[in-house]
Amino acid sequence: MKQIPIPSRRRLVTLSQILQQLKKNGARVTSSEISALTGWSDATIRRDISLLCVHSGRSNGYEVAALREAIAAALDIRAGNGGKRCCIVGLGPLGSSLLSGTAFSGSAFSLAAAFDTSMNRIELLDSDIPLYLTTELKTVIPAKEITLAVLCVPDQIAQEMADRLVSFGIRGIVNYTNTILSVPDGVTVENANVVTALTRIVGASGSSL
Amino acid sequence: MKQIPIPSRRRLVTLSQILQQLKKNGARVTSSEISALTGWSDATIRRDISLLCVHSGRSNGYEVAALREAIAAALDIRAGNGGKRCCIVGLGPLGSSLLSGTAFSGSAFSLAAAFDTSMNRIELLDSDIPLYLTTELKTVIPAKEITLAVLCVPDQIAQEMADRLVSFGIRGIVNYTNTILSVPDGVTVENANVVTALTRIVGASGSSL
DNA sequence: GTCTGTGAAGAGGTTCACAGCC
DNA sequence: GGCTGTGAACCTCTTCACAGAC
Repeated sequence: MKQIPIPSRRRLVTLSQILQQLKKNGARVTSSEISALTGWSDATIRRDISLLCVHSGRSNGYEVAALREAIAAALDIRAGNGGKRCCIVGLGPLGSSLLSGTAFSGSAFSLAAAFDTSMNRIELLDSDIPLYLTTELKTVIPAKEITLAVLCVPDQIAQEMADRLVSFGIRGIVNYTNTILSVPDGVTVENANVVTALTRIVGASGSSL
Repeated sequence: MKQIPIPSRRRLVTLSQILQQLKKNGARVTSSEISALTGWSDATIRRDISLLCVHSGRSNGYEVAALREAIAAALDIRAGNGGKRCCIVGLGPLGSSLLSGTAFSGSAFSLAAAFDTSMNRIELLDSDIPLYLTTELKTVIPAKEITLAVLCVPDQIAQEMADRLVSFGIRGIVNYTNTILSVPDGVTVENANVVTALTRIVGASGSSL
């Protein structure tokens, strides 16, 4: 398959989400409409979409549902099969807030397990998701073919836990801790904690907010 | 001041965090050590640092503390004055998990207020941070000179709430909802919810995790 | 010798501008 | 008229490679 540049991939991910929340599912959407919504130039949007090799939109805008499907197919983020399996590691207030609620519903991911070091905490939580002690990471991750983890442990043990996760087969980590993780090639980390997000906002914009 | 490219800014933000967690505070660090930790090329690291115009590291590596200070100064993310003021909007499980705990401690940001629509919820929460009804956004945000918000409300009201926040003076939003927000020029959004983060991992890497 | 700092070359992404289609 | 798709130009960021500092 054609190689899609990473900036384009990221925009397409966002675009896919935007198309989902556009309530006009039967209708069509044009590159300039998307441009108004996102701030990206219309040329960039057309280029991104053309990389998908669908050509469904000649002179008439893109059909919303078809475009969404094409993006999902190209980026391998279709919701089929219950989606890619992931797990939560660390069930403090933040971790357990992702257990309940609708954090994963309707997405291309399914929550297959959650882990904590404390049996106490596990017994207190009431959840549809199976909960385990972290001692069971080694068996549960391969058994359930989990490849993605959401890390919500205390900062001090974040690197150590990341190392363990990687050694058991995890290939992608959403990092909600304040620790910058060091991982081998082939493993992807996405930092999503508040301070990092805030710092990116301030650091990215010309500053002085 | 010289213009620092956005990719460099983002790396410098991360680098600053890495330097903080390097326990050798008096010591020096070289570009190749940083390269090993991050995976970025040593040339890129030297170029990034040279954009700061400090030149403190001729032939001997960089002094850790000085480098950290230089990055913080250039990106305007120094912790001084208690840091930039931000607020949490929406005190469900996720929002309230950021209230307690150490989410902001030691960062360049301070939590100046938190908001929810439900007086019930506000009264139940025990927090050092002042809590308000969202009807008070209009007065509290300008009064406390808050420029950053962490959005944790239900998806359905996220856009509407973002519009209100922007109109009251918020210039940066950390978005923990699953809604892609549309904001005017000059306002920065950083999406940090689980599904977006997971999708980025899958979409960014060559796929098939 | 080791390391930084930086012109110059190279790679990668974005935008322009227009042909082609409806 | 309005819209997509795309070669070509443009621009931005990265890497090379080496002079200069220690």
